[in-house]
Amino acid sequence: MAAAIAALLPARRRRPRSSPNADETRRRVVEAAGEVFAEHGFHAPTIRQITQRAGVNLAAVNYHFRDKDELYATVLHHAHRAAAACALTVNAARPPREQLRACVRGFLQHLLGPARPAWHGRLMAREMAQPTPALDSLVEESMRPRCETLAAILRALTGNRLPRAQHNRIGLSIVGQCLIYSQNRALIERLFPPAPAAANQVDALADHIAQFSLGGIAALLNQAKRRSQSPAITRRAPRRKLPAA
Amino acid sequence: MAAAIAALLPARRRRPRSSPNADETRRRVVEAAGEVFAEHGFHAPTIRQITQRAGVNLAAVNYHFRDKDELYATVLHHAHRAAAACALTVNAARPPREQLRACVRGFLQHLLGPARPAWHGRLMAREMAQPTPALDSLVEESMRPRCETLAAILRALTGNRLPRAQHNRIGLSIVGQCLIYSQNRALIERLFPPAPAAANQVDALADHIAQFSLGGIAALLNQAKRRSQSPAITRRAPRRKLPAA
DNA sequence: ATATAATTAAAACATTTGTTTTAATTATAC
DNA sequence: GTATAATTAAAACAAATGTTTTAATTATAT
Repeated sequence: MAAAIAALLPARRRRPRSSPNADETRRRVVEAAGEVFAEHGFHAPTIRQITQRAGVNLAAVNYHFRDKDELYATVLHHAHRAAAACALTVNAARPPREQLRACVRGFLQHLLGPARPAWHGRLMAREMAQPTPALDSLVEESMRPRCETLAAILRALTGNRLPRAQHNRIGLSIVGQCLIYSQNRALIERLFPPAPAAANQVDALADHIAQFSLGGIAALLNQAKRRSQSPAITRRAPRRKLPAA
Repeated sequence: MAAAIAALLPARRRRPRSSPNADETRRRVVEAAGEVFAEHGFHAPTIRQITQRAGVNLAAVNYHFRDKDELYATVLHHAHRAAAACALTVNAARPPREQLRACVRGFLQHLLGPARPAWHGRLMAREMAQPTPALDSLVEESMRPRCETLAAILRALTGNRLPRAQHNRIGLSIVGQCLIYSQNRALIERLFPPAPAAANQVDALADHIAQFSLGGIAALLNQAKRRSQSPAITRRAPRRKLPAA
């Protein structure tokens, strides 16, 4: 009878018990879908494109996954796990400047590869730029923890002497410097034809961003110190006004 | 006879001569399409959604524009012109630090509004993140000139003492800090619930980014100077290697 | 005022897309 | 080896979407 009921719900997987061969087609579908979702977003790619690229039958998506939405959710979940594995590369025993460099490098590595499934980072970057309902879980499971890591490094670097809002802005300044290379790849390739984000240049990029950001943080600390020394002026000190003529 | 030929090509605009009423529907379609393209990209929005939002008939898109593609191109062209008008806010007579701040503020204003048609900047940001064939004209007409402005400011700030590749990276660091607020709005709203990019905070954001970037540039200049003083070491000086145990 | 063109409105079309169904094949258990 | 379930393959479907067509309406020129 259970079989009869299952026959009435044909769009669902019949049994969690899966043959090794079935696992292989699932894997191929996820891989193909990941690549194309990362490249063109959720709407543009069609199921026919995906299944053709995976070399499986059209119905495989609706058989192994409920529908296109669940396939996308599954693909994004795979990217989650890869990201989590990547976040552990920061060694809290090193000096904060080194930690920042390692954190940036890990992020860039994840975004620009060549991590083995190269689409993981790009897919997450795209999801942030063009959110679907799946964004919430992405933020909570992957982005927030990584954000906490960065925030801790920043607190160590500033001695916690800056207000929270400023810490947040600094974090976004650092992340923004990384994301632009992933999210605006097409733009950069057109502006600077020999793409400066080639895979083997990830380390050079990380060095640049870390150095640039350390300088930025130092400037903000200096500014805060100057302000606290002349507390009457909350904005920047006005330059001497030259009398007209 | 010309009329007969026109009747055979019904998908084209019959005549460039347009009544004032027709101009109004064109305007409403462009406005509605701009908002929804900026929000959801090119593929997701349907012509029915757009025409309904504009309060015009479904066929208006294919009558006044050839098809969805040309409508998108037209919308993007409107955004171009608004961007060009916005790029003139930098006064070359001011000191470079001021120019940088003005440049950043103009860019942010364009991205985060509230410029009157608020979708202009967002649409361009989206086009860069998810390029269509229309990206090329966007880059050449809008981005490259703006980029040149920024590059000139940077050369003034560094005294042209850094290699070209490093100048490019600095420019991308600055632009990346701005773009993240537009391209990852959804992410930021989830991470920092009271959005720090509220419209009236554009000035504060521009101050932060300018200050941060000036500090970053100073750090890179320092680094270059240190390296040129000890030219044998091209990478950063290796720390003393501790012998094992 | 009337004729002609331009524009709008409504319905119809053709295609694409996600999904289901039905049949064929393969693996698994007894 | 046979029966049963799981998986794959192929075809069929239904809904949605971009586009056309045809008719109605409005503006413009003579």
